[in-house]
Amino acid sequence: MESPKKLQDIKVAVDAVIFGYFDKKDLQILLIKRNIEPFKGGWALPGGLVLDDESVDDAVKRELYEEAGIRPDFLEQLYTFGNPGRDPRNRVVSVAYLGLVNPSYHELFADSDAEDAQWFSINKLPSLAFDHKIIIETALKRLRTKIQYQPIGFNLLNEEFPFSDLENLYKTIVGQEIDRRNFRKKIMSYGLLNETNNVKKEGSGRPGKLFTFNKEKYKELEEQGFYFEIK
Amino acid sequence: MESPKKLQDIKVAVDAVIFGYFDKKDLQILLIKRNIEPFKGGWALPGGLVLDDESVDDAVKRELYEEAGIRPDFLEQLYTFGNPGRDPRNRVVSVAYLGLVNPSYHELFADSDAEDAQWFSINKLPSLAFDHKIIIETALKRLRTKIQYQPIGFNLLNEEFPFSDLENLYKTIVGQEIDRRNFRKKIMSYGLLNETNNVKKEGSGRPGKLFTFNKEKYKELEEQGFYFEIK
DNA sequence: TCAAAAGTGTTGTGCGTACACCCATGA
DNA sequence: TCATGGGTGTACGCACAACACTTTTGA
Repeated sequence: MESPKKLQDIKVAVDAVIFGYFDKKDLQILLIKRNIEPFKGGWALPGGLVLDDESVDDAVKRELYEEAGIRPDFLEQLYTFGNPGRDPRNRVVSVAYLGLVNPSYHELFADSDAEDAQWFSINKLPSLAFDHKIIIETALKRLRTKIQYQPIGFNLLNEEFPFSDLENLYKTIVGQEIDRRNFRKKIMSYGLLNETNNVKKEGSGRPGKLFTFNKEKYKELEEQGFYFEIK
Repeated sequence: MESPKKLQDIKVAVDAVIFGYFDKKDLQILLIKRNIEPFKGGWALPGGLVLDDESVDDAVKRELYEEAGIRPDFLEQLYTFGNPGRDPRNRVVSVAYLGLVNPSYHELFADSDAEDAQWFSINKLPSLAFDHKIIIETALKRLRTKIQYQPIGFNLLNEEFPFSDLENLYKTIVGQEIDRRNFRKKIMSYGLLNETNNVKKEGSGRPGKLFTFNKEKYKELEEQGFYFEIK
């Protein structure tokens, strides 16, 4: 390992695919508008070069906060993209992350490197800088798989939420109908939800009870090697 | 992404955790003995710096071939380790890979960067350079999880193998007893094995039929979204 | 004929799936 | 009273788990 035969000229960057979910809408992805070259004026994933004295994990968190004012509720490494030619200027190896936030708790803003930060529906993405399209596809695939056996989806919901929000979220992410009764039975059987005494007020129809996610219970189940299959 | 505020001084490396399985033995990992500083004389994972004009995937393959004469049957990206302080000299971000080989088809040799290349039982590992212990633990965890739902284990076996080899392999990797009858029924029900007319000659006891792995069938099942649960 | 490993079936049960109607609320 | 969304039970079938004896071979 690391025999410096000749000088290496590769930069290390991070990129983040941040998913957000707005009630009753498509799944959204956070993009920033670049105001520097290359791809100036184009949309791209938030990210940037890793600093010499920070860990890769810290780099993503810093960039997300700097570029969009966001601190994700869930963030994990996705994959490292390192082909030559990804970036038209230098060779850049980028460590991509997958993150989830509840957009209603995060107001977007843009800093100096980015003119603008915005949510885009995954079904209406603009054309993207670098190989960011491929990164997003990878992230979506991972999210769809992962949400079926780990209840990470709760990170996308409000602190208190009606059961139907969870239902819609799953429908949105996996992109297919689910059986409401069976889904509810399954989730409930794990004891992952705490019932509150509150009910949803907005909207028409019968108000739904609000629930909170039981993190302690989840950790307990997770340690026992817990498999959470949907549908 | 990639705003060069100041000059970054980070190197990009690859490291590989290569598992090998010898009939009736523990699971093994390939290590090389370093003959350059730092950790000269110590054991480490095969790997090295990525060249400017090669992809990260190509870099691992090259290093594995150079350092140990091995071309793995299965190789996938594992995780990227990038904390400052991993390497005592420079900041190095390392993209780790997980690979499988059948050791009986690969003769090890050592090149100039490495005095020696050897298989070590995962239960008797020497002390290791850098953070390679953590990388190995990550790889083991992934292998144990992955082998339960993707039939990657076949890469560790001979072209033709008796059913008992597969049984032992699974027992070795997941580290627990499995029900022979149920395991066989399950594997057979997927039609992943082709029966040959040969039988195992060596050893005592009743000779076992030899099988080959049906790759075409596997690909077919994989496309249908196939889940392969053991035990 | 003994030791060693290969090969093989049945039964119970728990879990996932399919499926449709009533309830509470606001307009 | 109507429209809207929330809340709930049952029956069936299948797939998994538990379990032990017979067969083949070489020594």
